[in-house]
Amino acid sequence: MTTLLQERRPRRERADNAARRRAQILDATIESIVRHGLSATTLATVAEAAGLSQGVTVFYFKSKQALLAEALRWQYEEYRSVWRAALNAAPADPVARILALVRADFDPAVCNRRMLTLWHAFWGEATARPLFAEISEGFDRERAAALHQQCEAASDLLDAKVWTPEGLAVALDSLTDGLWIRMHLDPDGVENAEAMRITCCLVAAAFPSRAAAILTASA
Amino acid sequence: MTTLLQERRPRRERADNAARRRAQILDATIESIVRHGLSATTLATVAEAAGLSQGVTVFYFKSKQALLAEALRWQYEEYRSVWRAALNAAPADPVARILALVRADFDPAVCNRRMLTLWHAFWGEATARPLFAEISEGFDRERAAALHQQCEAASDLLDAKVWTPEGLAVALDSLTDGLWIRMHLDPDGVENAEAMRITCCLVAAAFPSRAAAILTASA
DNA sequence: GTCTATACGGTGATAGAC
DNA sequence: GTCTATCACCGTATAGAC
Repeated sequence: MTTLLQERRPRRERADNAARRRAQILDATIESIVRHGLSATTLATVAEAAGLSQGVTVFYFKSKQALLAEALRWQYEEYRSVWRAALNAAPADPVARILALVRADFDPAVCNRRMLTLWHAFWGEATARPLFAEISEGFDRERAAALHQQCEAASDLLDAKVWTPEGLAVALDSLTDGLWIRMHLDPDGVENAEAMRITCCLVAAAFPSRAAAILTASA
Repeated sequence: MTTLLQERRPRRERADNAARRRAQILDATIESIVRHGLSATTLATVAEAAGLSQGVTVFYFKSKQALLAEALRWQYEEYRSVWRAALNAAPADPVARILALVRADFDPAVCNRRMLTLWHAFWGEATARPLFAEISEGFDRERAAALHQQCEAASDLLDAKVWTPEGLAVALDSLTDGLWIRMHLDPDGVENAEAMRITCCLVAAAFPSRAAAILTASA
């Protein structure tokens, strides 16, 4: 009887429902990791956060490991959409694009307690769970390539005595990650705007002819 | 009878034995975290790595939580002894001292797979376990203060259009942490020497009058 | 001090009702 | 699809022998 009703519902609607449920459960997973940590996150804590039963989370994700991997991908996709949008919205000037990527990294949509906690939770288990490392590496590489491309495009403005385009790209990527660690371990230590300002100092140092404009824009 | 024998042994020897056992167990704890991750590390995996029984690890550390906290402190103390030694061995010149601190961060004694894995394992659980956050914050603050002090001492050499001493100190600390993340997530991506070289680019950019010397020393 | 044995609760995953 | 009930297992911590 119920089966018949479901068959009669349009396929689209069923798919949407499934997508909504998956999103709801992934959200609850993230919520649980933030609250209890990755090691104390269980199917029970996820189900509770979702307001659903334990059985249904397994129904949609098959195993806990798969659920966690999907949550990581989900978070990376959100991050990716932010930096891609920033890149597309920026002017064609490569230095402006570099600044746009930097700004995106400290956008409260991406750089907040919830996300910082989640990144570090997964990164902390990356060695022990190759699947996590694999997911991270793929997304990280993509973002690093985008930044590297802009650094190459701006290489004529670079202080060549000190920097290479690759070196600057790695330094910028690492500096923002390092500031994320700081903000994660001591949330009251560095504000988003302050982190942004510090990163801009590096950009200004690398592009001396643009230093003044970069620094006033970030202040 | 055995009690009598123990009473007769000098107190020093008993204390030494206890210290050795504790070290042995802490070492095994770290070994287990590196192998299996923090969330899969149990009293059983620690006991197995130590070649001891599960009961004895509880005997020395009372609880699993206390054991993990001690392991974290143990690692931080090792790190601290390395950077303090580097600082003491460096010449009085503040730029040389900054470089010494940077070099210490990429010393294979400190920056290797084992340690990187361990740092990130604990940092990943820091939000959920305030004790871990507290331990990290204390040691991190100490190290940050040492670096900041040298940046202040070198402030007359600083490119003041771009940097403040505080800003540079945070940037340097964050950059090295960020390079640690990179090396952790993709161990084949950046070598220790390469990470050192990149960090030196930042130091060189901040102290223009010393740039040439800094860069040739790091190459 | 070190071991083995065990109590007790929680965990991931499955089965089957609705 | 979603739930509840259940299983076999594993986790921490304790007790008590030696």
